[in-house]
Amino acid sequence: MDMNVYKIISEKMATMSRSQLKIAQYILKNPNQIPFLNVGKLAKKTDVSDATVVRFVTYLGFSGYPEFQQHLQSSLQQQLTTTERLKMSKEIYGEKDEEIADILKGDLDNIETTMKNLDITSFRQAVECLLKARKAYIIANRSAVAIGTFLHYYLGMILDHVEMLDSIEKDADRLYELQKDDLVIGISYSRYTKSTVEVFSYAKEKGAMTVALTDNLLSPLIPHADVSLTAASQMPSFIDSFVAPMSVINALIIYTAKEKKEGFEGRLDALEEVWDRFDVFF
Amino acid sequence: MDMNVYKIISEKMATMSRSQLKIAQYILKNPNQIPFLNVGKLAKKTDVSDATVVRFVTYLGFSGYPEFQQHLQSSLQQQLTTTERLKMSKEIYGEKDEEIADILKGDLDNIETTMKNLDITSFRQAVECLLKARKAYIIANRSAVAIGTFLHYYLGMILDHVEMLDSIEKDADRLYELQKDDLVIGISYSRYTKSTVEVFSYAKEKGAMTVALTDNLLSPLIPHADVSLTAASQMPSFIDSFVAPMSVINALIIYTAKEKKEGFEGRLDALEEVWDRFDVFF
DNA sequence: AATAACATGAAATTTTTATTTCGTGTAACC
DNA sequence: GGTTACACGAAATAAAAATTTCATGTTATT
Repeated sequence: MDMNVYKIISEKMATMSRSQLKIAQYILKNPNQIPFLNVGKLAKKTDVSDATVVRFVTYLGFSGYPEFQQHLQSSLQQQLTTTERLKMSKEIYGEKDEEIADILKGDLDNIETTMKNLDITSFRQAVECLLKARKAYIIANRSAVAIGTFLHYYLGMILDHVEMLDSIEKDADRLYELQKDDLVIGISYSRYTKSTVEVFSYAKEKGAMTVALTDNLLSPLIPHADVSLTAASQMPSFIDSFVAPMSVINALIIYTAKEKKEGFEGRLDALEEVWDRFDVFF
Repeated sequence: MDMNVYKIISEKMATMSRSQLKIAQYILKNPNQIPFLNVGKLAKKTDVSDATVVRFVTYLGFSGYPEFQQHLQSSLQQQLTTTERLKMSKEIYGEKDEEIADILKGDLDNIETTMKNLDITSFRQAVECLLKARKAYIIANRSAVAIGTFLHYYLGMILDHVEMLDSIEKDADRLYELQKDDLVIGISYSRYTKSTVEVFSYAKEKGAMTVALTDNLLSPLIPHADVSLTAASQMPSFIDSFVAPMSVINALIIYTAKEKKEGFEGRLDALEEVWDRFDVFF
């Protein structure tokens, strides 16, 4: 039974009584609020009696309020999970090529999911930590090295003293220098690399600030993180997608640059000169 | 009272009992489902008793299940309005949060654009080249090193002889060995790095096959490319977004692995053994 | 192995929520 | 103006959901 409640309501509005109209209008104006309201609350909001609300939903064709609410809730969940799966897919790509499109679509979903779950407060805190840290270390291993490198590259333009640690052996001595006002950014994704987790937790022990970028709150980095950022990485294959984390990193870099303001333009100009001097660009 | 329920849960997970852990994990894995579940439903889903669920939420610090649910529901509503905002785009809402969201939104657009413009035939050719090449070299510089590294990491799992060149000085001698049945993958984005272009064109001169991954068909890589893949990278800032190229690389890796078929499973198994032997994962 | 401390589920109880009943008020129709 | 039909809310009732109790099982400790 795939009926759209809101559509039903608007169609039946023509034949509604005064109180029913009040309810109908309220529902259509606040669609995202209704799934969470019970009879009493909705009655109060629309200034009618409980009885009228119940009569209203049976009038719409539901067996009772719970069934009505169920419908609203599931359609809201639908809205939450299905990215409005783009019309393209089958039109543009043939059967066989769909796989390719599916991968890109999967990444669209990853970004959307990430957008929905991104905790703005944590994000802000992460930026703040970056700005006030004496030194910032980025820890990433294996495939995550790629996005770690990217973060390192651009943060290095904005701030002094950003370093990348991608192997304990090589970087053990630098770890030793960790101080309380240092920041450690750990990046690790499912099949979490052991050494990343260990270094990260060591950093926390030593009293450094820790920011985790990982796939979800069950990640082993989380318990050691002062600030946690999650970005989805699901792929229907053997690899993890770093698309969404990469996007979050974009945001981190840009936001940090903006907050830094003074000084950053100067740095860019200086860089520009160097690039020019060494004829870097085509 | 701006507490993040999910964060609270993940923080308290360390000290939870077996059943409580079951509940916590279920919640963290299905965050968008919980706001709609009542005690009984959640109990059933997590296969514990109602009583345990109630104890769980009071343990988290709520006065009871309704309060807990209330919190989840309102934070879900928050999410809804946040994404709503994004869809509306330029509304003058929370000026600063908007910026963060705009960046992710920009990346969504990048992927969409890329999907629309991706040439499937070229994509196939690229995979074919990879499979039949004697050796494959990946050339990337500066920020593009990040995605080059990623490509290198996974291609190395699938194929022998994939190498990464990220500085002429270091890798000049290897270039000298280039043969006709070698493949060179060049990755370069606007403000194209000169050396990438030069090495790429040199490779072409030497008769190697060339695949370019770049932002558009005006890129200086294109004239030297046998196969060109384009992926959008626009950002409203000083950095290039590598999100869409990254997604194309995901597709490239997965597709290549699929085409390779025989042998690849074996390789994965072997890798698995090595990882196990060295206790790589958490 | 005995004990203590704790965690758990089934069932009882309490609280909240949904539904029905019933009397009153209002508007349409004769 | 009287009658009828309908809508409505307050209160009663029914149903469902949340919470507590209690007996039992489990785990850690001595």
